[in-house]
Amino acid sequence: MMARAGLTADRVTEAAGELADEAGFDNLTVSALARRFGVADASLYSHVRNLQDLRVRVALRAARIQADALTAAVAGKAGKDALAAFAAAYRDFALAHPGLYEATQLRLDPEIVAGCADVQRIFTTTNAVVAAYGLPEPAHTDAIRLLRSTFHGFTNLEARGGFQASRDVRSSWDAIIDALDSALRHWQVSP
Amino acid sequence: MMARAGLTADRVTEAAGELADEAGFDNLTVSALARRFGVADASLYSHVRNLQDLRVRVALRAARIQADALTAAVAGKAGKDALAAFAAAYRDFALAHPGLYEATQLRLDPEIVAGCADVQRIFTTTNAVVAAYGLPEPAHTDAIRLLRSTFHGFTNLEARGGFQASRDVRSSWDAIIDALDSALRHWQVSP
DNA sequence: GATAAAACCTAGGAAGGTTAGGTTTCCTGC
DNA sequence: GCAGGAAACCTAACCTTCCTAGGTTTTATC
Repeated sequence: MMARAGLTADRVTEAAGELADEAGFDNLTVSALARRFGVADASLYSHVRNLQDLRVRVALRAARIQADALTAAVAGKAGKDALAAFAAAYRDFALAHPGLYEATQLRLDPEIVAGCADVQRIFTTTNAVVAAYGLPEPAHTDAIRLLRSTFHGFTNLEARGGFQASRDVRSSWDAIIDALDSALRHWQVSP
Repeated sequence: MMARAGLTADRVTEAAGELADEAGFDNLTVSALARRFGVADASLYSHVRNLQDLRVRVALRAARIQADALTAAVAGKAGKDALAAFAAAYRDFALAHPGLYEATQLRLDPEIVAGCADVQRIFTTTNAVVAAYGLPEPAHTDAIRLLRSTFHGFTNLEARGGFQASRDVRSSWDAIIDALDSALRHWQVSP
């Protein structure tokens, strides 16, 4: 008699992502998610093993969305164009989906990381952007780490309101892209 | 008759910091902290308003320790020397005190931030490091944001095991310092 | 329309956060 | 050296969240 919610693992994960975007990944809770569906807490455990499993599912979903955005942005570009497009897509994703972005920071089982095509796509795309600068190893790896660190740190700081100065955040972001491009072009390859 | 634990707001906060370093800031819990003191949960509420208050206290304590480390490292240095010393102190703090470092990322009330001398010291010290490069505004602010982002992002990624490649993490860190120094020296001041 | 799978439920236990209100220890001033 | 009060600490109780066990209802399939 009661209308069913029509739950499924995917729909639960999708709703969990929306909840995370609205309330923060830390506030993604089984109870809140059940309330959102108008369902008892226990009902969710038919679709998801437990909270940790749910968080991993959201993280993997986030990886897919992020990978799609990044690869689409970089397609057909190289050098600074690719870097700028990558950076824009990265920041846009973090701003549009703060909860999913937090989810991408979840520490995943190395097995899962290795076996997840979306995670690998993110890595491959990042690699391609830096590869255009033609750095030899280990500078290439170091440069990738520089980009990942800066992008991640910036969006993280921005998301938590860490930039209080009056300077427009977007303008700083653009200037930093310029600086990173410069750093990659003039990378000092040590002995 | 029973020996008292001799609790005080400061001792509670200090122990909370140690617990955070051992178990992670997210696992800093009133119950676990009470167990550590051999005391009932409720006893802690005489010294700390609630969990959120405890977390803020740990964050402020972390700010003090970090500020001490950073200012001491930079004292009497300028240019790349100061940058390298700042970076080393930053990373050392994050590695030695992972829980306190996480605490520094807690979103604090802007009033508290403005009124906290230690937080301001961190900002002042960062400012001084960048000031040596003589950049005009707004490049100066952008450069500060670049450094904060990269340091924060790198240590964050390192802490969560984000660097899986075989390249030594410390070497990447050193190379990135070089790259940042180069970026600051050759900052392109746009119209 | 019967049967099986899937969706959903109730009941309940464990753990953490928190409050109310009481008891014990300690310190201070006389 | 001892009252009196402040501070440290307790028990009891309640709420929320995570989670399991086991039962009931809906849906899909033949």
